[in-house]
Amino acid sequence: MSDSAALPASQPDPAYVSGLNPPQREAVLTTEGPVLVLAGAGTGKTAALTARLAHLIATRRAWPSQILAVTFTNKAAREMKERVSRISNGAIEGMPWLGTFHSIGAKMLRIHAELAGLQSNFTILDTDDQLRLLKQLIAAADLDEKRWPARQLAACIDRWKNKGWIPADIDAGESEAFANGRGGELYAQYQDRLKALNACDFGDLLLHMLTVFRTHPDVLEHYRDRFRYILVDEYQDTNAVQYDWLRLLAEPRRNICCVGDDDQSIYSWRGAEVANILRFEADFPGATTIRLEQNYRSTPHILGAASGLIAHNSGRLGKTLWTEIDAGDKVRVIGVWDGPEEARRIGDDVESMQRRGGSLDDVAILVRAQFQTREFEERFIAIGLPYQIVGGFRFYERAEIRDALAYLRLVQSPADDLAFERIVNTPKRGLGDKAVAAIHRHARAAGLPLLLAAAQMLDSDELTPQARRSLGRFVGDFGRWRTMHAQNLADAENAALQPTGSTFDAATFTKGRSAPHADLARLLLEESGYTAALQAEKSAEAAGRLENLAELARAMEEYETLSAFLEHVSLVMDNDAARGEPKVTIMTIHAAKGLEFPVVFLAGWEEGVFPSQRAIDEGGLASLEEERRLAYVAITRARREATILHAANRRIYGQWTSSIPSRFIAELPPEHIESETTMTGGESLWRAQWSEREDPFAHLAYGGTQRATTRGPGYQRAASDFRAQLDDRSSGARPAGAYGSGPSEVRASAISLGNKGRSDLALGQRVFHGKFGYGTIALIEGNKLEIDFEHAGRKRVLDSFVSAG
DNA sequence: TTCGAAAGCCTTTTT
DNA sequence: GGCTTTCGAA
Repeated sequence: MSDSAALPASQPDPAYVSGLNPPQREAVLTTEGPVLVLAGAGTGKTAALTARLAHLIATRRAWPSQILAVTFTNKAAREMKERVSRISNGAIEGMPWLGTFHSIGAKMLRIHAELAGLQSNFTILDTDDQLRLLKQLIAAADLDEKRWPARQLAACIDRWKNKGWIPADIDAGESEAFANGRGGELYAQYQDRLKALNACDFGDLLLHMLTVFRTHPDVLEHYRDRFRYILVDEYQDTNAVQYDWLRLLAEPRRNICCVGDDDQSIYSWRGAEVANILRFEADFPGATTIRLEQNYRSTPHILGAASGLIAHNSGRLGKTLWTEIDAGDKVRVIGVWDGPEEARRIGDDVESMQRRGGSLDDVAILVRAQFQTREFEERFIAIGLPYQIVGGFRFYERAEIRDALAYLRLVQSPADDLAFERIVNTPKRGLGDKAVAAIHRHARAAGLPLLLAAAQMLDSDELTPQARRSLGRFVGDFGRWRTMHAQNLADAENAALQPTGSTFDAATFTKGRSAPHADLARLLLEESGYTAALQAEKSAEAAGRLENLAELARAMEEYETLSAFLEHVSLVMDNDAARGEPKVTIMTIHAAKGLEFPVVFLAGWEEGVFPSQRAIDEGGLASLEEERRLAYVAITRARREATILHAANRRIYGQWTSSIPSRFIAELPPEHIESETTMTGGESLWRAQWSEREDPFAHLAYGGTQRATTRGPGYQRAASDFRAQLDDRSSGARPAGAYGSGPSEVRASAISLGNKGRSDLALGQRVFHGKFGYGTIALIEGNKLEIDFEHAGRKRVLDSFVSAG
């Protein structure tokens, strides 16, 4: 624990620093005082961080439980845990305070809940619940919900919470942000409601603890004393609450080590303040700043392209990445005609790489926004290329999962009114608005939670006999399930021969004993009629939902108790897809942060897409620079190959829009890229546009690419539609760029004219579709079919696009 | 109350 | 263009 523990240079290195370069080593060995590690992309940040943790523990500077280590994502936390365990050969087991800001906040808040006006078993609301609650408040405040949507209020409150403001901190000016100055008032009401529901939202996990620290010095003292060392990952992404929280905890020892990269700050929209990292040295005078600049990930061309791009930003701390790798191709920049061609081109490239022996697991397609994934999904289904889409709809956000969770929440805490509202009529049991309104009325009058109020009402005649019978069953069911749940808890207590440790983390899964709460979930879904309702639906989606529910019950078995599981669900929203057959990964750039892939495709580099229209219109230079950082993150994900694509035409909300290549492409140093286009005119055209034009908005008058300027939008639309039809027909077997070259293919017009169905198709028949693969006909309407596809779900298609399978 | 059709919204990005 | 929400009819 004393200074003498610092390693003299002559001593043999411990194993955990042996593979590290000098700055990395410094980051590990500089244990005392504030340290800022500026870690460029791919510079072995995690290796250094993990070694630092191992070092602190191995040299007895701290026990694992005396180190606070925060990350932003569950994935990062998990990885760090695994690596620390590996690096120490399993010697370091629990790091109880290693986790995301939110999970650590939740853990503390459970301990000190009463200081924040909650009970320790409070529920963490999901976005749905939150919106439902806000809607009610807006309605109660006599505001027009159309003019003042709940989402907007949610965004305001979120912003305030990110800044660390409680309702009392909202001044009149801020309050203006919603409903002509009633924002503050509604925020206060919202917090009151949350307290009454014994619930909190995501922002509260941190804000409540911050308030507790400020108002209860003894609590703060306790944690200051406990945490001898603090480690913060992705420091550039911290927001004001997180910053205040950290600063309070870091005093007076100031053994705080923040790791980050100002060039990778891409979450300002979520309240992150790059300023936090920029002013670290001012905040902690005497801080040691260490730069990790040797890149182990990418080839020089990839690195050169990324560095050249990010150099266009101002206000950087500045780093010079370098690499010893000396081989590698230039970054390819490919211009294509439209979105479908972009997908086709990438698909072709991936397939040819696969033929040369490459693995699909090595490939990632990164996009700016979620909607871009669709194009690839469709194409890859058509050519049978295995893929996974990361992000987007997460498992726990699906409606059926949320419904099931609401049932479980209500079993666990009958006071969970939001859960009650969600499922009281799901599946349909004849308890509509009228019945629910009556229950509400009664509950408010009696001061009871909805479920209990409902139970009381069974003896009254406030409801129609029909509703009463239905509600009686509902309440009775819950009574039964609660008894079973209580029994399970009692059994667990008796079975526990020795006291278990923290139940906070994924508890150890006891083999051979099926978890009673998982069985309860299965039973409950069965008895509530939920599964029956899905089975009755008989659609492809319903089948998928049933599978999801089965998966949910299976997942529950890995947790010791129902409440441990529910905690996991609210906080750990990411679900790692099980590794199966090799597949291409499609995801947003944000989701890709911290990951790397040998082969990366960067799609949709067009003005309006990337940088996004929003960033161009609002936010000015700051958001444009954030987009540029995003581009930097995107390129630096690639290890071996990076390909950037841009399309001249793209359909956005069903509108064909023509666009010019992203300004970011023009900012790439020419010596690191090689360009290719499937259109005439080529690269020189748009490069000239960006470099020679003075008015940055002049392109608006140009109307897009060379081709597009010569024909009106009508032509473009017609041409695109025509091509789309051809694509459907021939499933893109033609070489890219060979549009409309075969006049023999022109049969398209017949499709929209004739409305007589084909005579060779029948219900239930198995057919093949060029885009969606195999499926069975579920419905025939003239020449339109509804088909349940084996992989793509149910789609409506024209019969001329299918053949008998 | 429920179901269907029409209208309206949307596309950043997430713990 | 597709999805969710809302409104009106059975």
